[in-house]
Amino acid sequence: MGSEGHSDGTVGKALDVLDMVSSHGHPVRFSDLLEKSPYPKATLYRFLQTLTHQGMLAYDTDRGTYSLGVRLVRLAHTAWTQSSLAPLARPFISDLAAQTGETVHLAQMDQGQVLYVDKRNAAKPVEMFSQAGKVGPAYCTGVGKAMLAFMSDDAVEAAISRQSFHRFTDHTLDTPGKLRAELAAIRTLGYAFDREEHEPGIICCAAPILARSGKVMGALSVTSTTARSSLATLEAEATRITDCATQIAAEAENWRFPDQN
Amino acid sequence: MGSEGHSDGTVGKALDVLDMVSSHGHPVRFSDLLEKSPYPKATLYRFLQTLTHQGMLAYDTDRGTYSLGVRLVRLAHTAWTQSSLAPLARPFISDLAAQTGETVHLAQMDQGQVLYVDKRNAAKPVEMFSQAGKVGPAYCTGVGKAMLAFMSDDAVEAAISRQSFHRFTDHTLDTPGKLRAELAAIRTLGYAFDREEHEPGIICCAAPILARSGKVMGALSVTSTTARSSLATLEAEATRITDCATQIAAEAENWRFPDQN
DNA sequence: GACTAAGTTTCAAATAATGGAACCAAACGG
DNA sequence: CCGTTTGGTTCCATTATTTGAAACTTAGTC
Repeated sequence: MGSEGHSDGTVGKALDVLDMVSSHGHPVRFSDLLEKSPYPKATLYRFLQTLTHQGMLAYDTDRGTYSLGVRLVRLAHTAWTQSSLAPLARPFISDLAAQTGETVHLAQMDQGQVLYVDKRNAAKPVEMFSQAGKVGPAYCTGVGKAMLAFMSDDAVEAAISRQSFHRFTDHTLDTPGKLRAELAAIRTLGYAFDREEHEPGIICCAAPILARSGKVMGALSVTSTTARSSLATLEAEATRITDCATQIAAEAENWRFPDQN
Repeated sequence: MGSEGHSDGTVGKALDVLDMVSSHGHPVRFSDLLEKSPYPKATLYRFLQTLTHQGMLAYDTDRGTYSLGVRLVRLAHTAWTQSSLAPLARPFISDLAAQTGETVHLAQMDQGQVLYVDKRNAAKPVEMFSQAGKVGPAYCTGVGKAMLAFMSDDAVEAAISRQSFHRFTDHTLDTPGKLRAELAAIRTLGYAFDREEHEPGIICCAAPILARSGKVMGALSVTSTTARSSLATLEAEATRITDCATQIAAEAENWRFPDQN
């Protein structure tokens, strides 16, 4: 059990609790958490107290339920601004969405999952947090595979071990083996497809955003449907997409803070 | 003044560090943090390690700088969804923006500050995290005063003690006394104005969102400029604004989770 | 090559976390 | 109406973790 259990110290445990609350998806009572938690009553209780007192959790006195606190929203604003590609990539994403007339996603890797940090829809107006902050599987999304393909072997293996390999559709790459083969192909090609691997009818073409050092900073994708488009049509845009990724990478390289201070 | 100093345990301290990083507004080096921190070198170092390992901070190996990690963005998404009024209030906010043709803000109170959780601009499209998650002063914004006016005496005093009372404009209420008087007036009136107290030329009319129990859940405001509108014009919309607040409150009261599980 | 600044590791002492058990309160059942 | 269960909170002696001064290691300067 030593393999993964090393939640570093008290702080790690407290953050675990935060995740536990988060994963429920709705306000939870103390006892619900207690069942799922590895901690004894008193310990869990104190964690919840502390986190609530700190504003990381919100406690509804009437119903006796915990949910994630708004302090997180405030912190996330800063996180999004200063350590995601989103603010910097914004104009490029907008252009790409306008040019292709399709939805564009910007994502980064977080704990083996794909974390969407921005989204631009040519037609509809943007939906706020309901989009940024969402997570998705890495092994069956265009952006996920694009990032994995250019990560270090160690990082890839670590990520693979965290995938569920759930078979969402008939096209889902549902084994580490198939995924590794696909990643090799992507590495040579330079961009990735989602061939209805996550949702039937949904396809996309994605490119990694790479720092000069080769480090994967994120990925972006142009998404469409089989009804409206096709893989061939999307591939025609591949250069545009990879170019966009390159531009963002360049911008990131320059910007990384102009020595404020 | 011991009233506030007790950062609860190790977890509290670690979260302090998170705030410290956040407050810099740009990636920081270890030594910059060390200066500002009350913790000795080794202690701070371990906190940073832990937080980084946990994904709450991101460490840039090249530059040796820390910034807030993307894990926060993911958590915030859940927080926003499940414990802010935003998702639920969305349609009402949109309507209000359309009806008034002005910018509408939705805010909640967080640690004595105003935290904006949504924004709707009749004209321009929404900007994601760049808007939600922003914070502002409570004592000189419409939403801030609207919320304070209906909070318990204890909570108000706690909040007041956290205000800076910086004199942004000639109209800023820059003392606790002036603020308290204003709050009393707001309480009788039922809504609040921002009379260019935060920014010259910017005015707004705000209403609190109150639970049936009387608890303040948040506030919303319609903002305009002296060039385009006037306090009198805004006051004409006051009923519309308070009605909107009431509707949101009602909706919140019903919704608070339809017994999922 | 000596000197300095910045970051990292060590380790005994100090402190804070732990969790079994007792306690309390409200809802339940007979 | 009282005994019982369920759900939540507090105690406190034990135990494990955090603490932080100091030693150490780079990496950069003169």
